Amino acid sequence: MNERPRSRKGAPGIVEVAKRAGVSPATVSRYFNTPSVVRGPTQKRIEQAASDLGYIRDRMAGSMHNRFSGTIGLIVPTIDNAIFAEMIEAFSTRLVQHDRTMLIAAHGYDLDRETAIVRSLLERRIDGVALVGFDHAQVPLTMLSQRDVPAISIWNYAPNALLPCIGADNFEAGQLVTNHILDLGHRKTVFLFANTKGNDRARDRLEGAKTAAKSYGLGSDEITVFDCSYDIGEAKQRVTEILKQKDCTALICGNDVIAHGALFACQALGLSVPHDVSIVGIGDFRGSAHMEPGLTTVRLPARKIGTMAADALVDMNEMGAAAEPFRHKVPLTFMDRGSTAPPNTAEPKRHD
Amino acid sequence: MNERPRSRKGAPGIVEVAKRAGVSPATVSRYFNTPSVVRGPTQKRIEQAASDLGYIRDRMAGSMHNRFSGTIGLIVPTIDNAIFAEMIEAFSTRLVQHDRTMLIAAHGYDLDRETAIVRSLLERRIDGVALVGFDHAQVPLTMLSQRDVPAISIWNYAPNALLPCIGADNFEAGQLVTNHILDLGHRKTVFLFANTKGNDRARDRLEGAKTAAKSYGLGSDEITVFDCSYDIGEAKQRVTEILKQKDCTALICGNDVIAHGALFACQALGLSVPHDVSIVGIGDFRGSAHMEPGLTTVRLPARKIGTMAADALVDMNEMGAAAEPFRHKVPLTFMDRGSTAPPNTAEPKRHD
DNA sequence: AACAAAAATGCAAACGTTTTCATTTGAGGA
DNA sequence: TCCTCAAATGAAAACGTTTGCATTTTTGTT
Repeated sequence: MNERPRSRKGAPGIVEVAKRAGVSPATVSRYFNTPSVVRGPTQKRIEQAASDLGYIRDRMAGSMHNRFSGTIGLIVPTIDNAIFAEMIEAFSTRLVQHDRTMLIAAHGYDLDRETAIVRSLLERRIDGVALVGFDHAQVPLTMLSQRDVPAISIWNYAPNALLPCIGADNFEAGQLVTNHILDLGHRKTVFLFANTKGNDRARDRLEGAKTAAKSYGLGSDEITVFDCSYDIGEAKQRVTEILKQKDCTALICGNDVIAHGALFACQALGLSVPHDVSIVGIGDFRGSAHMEPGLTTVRLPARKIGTMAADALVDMNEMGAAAEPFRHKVPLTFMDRGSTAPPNTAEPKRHD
Repeated sequence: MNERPRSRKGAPGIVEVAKRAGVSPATVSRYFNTPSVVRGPTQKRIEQAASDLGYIRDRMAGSMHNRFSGTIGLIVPTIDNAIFAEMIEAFSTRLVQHDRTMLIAAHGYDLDRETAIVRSLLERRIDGVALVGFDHAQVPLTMLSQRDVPAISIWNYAPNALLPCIGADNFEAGQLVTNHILDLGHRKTVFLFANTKGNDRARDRLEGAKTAAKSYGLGSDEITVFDCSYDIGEAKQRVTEILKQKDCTALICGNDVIAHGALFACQALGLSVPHDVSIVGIGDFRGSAHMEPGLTTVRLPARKIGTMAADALVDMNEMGAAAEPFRHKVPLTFMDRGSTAPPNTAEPKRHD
């Protein structure tokens, strides 16, 4: 009984609406794009017909003419990550406010996968894309610029960045926390950073930290850096080993996740933070403020970055070539909380 | 004078590729869709031409015929949330493996916004959509089914669910943790749950917890439930107040975030966990295992849910009406860690 | 070598909109 | 009322693919 219309499904198109409203398809199209150009009574009839039929416009068909698809891409190393989740949420929310939708994909710090993703997004005709960080292969960048698809770097800031960027100065972040620790008088410190390969954030932070350390007169041989993956459990494990072998009073962590792990490691070893060991992180993730003790860290305004990025991309679409190139540096805030203190003059407790 | 080009700058289309390869556009199209139907030498030429020109196919134009767009939607209450982030990542990753992309949006527990989002996704011709939970307005569900767009519920399981579902039994989760606490001998317990309005997960868990409590003979008046938002800081604050006023030996938390806050509150008050207070959560988020003490909780296999959901949706596309309806219940694992112990017989320390 | 069957390719008509250009309608001035 | 001009609408040609059908090429058989 359910006769199959020649159109694939029962979904009514613009022409059915037009028929029912007694106008031409062109007018219906205009009504949805620029309501003001159709007369009041006509509007009413179209509106009525559309809602009777449950019409939903097909933006894909529309984008074949429009140049714009209303979809904007976001490429992140990983979604499952407290740092980025806040930014992603803000980005997405702002996009919805601009009547755009977000296409997101994660590459897991693999530049080849990133290239594949960019291609895939381009196949879907994205109107713009935000890429996390500065480390990118040349190919995807070329594909984007050839097609005039606006692309921006987010999360990082650099005055000479290739793409327009919105982000924080990670070098400065590294300096900030290191200065704090050294100002407190610590000299026996350990640096724990994520693998810097294909991760320019970690690299810049570490550079900043090293630079700060050197400016305090520490020799290269006094700066001990450990690699540590982005995982609380592994960080905890790592720090536990380090603390057993090495005599140190402060842990400078490349990000808050590592710092969380470090804090738990200390607690497990019965070391008091900050009495026996001071810990700093970078990021100020959800939760860092409320741990016991609160984590001293540097706040990266993740939501702000996401919101600004969404605005910027939409703006670049609307302005076209007239959009000014930009490089926005978002401010870092040092959050001095309970996990740092001057070094304990007495010997730290041993834990054997 | 500011003429915007209507088509993408210089972007070569299938016909340019065809011309260069000396074949018809139809053959090029076939090459990209079903390489096996074009002969070896022809393949080579097309491949060459495409790469010379930097051709990127326009899947939007393709989807006008295809019925499928290769895009699948995921609608979550919020992205910025440890629980969902893992699932989202897994969902997205699996989709990429199926050569699909993910369109994601968050509604912030607002059903009207969810409706708007479904409409917006439908305008983009999604091939299917996964919705978190069972609480949905009727309108979006109707829109989806009218258009034969597969929709599934994820995260929750119920034997009589309206949509096919993949998820855990939250009632059972609530029971599990409550039983554990009561088995240990606790009777002075407090329940801390997220607001159950528009959040069927929280509702089911709380029901499960209450049911378990009653089966241990606790009267309704002995079951104290506090509302607590999904935020470490607020939970910490809340628990601090509660612990000051109420005499209790165990905190049953509706999710791990609340449990984290509770743990920090205890630490701040100088109460020992689990010696003075036992704490359980639900979820087993990243990090819960590595805190000090490790959090006793129930593991929800978030990644598994994400992966299964992606598979299911793709399958429903490929099978069409032939796909069997399903209701998958993913297993819960009770994780017994350090945050729970039998109640301390001595009076808990006071903290004034 | 010739022929039938199968495989590969080409042609042209969709797909559901937007948009240009032409036409009709309506408003305002005489 | 008639006429002019602007505003509203309609007709039809795109947009970049896919696909049914027709045609050509290849392959396998005798």
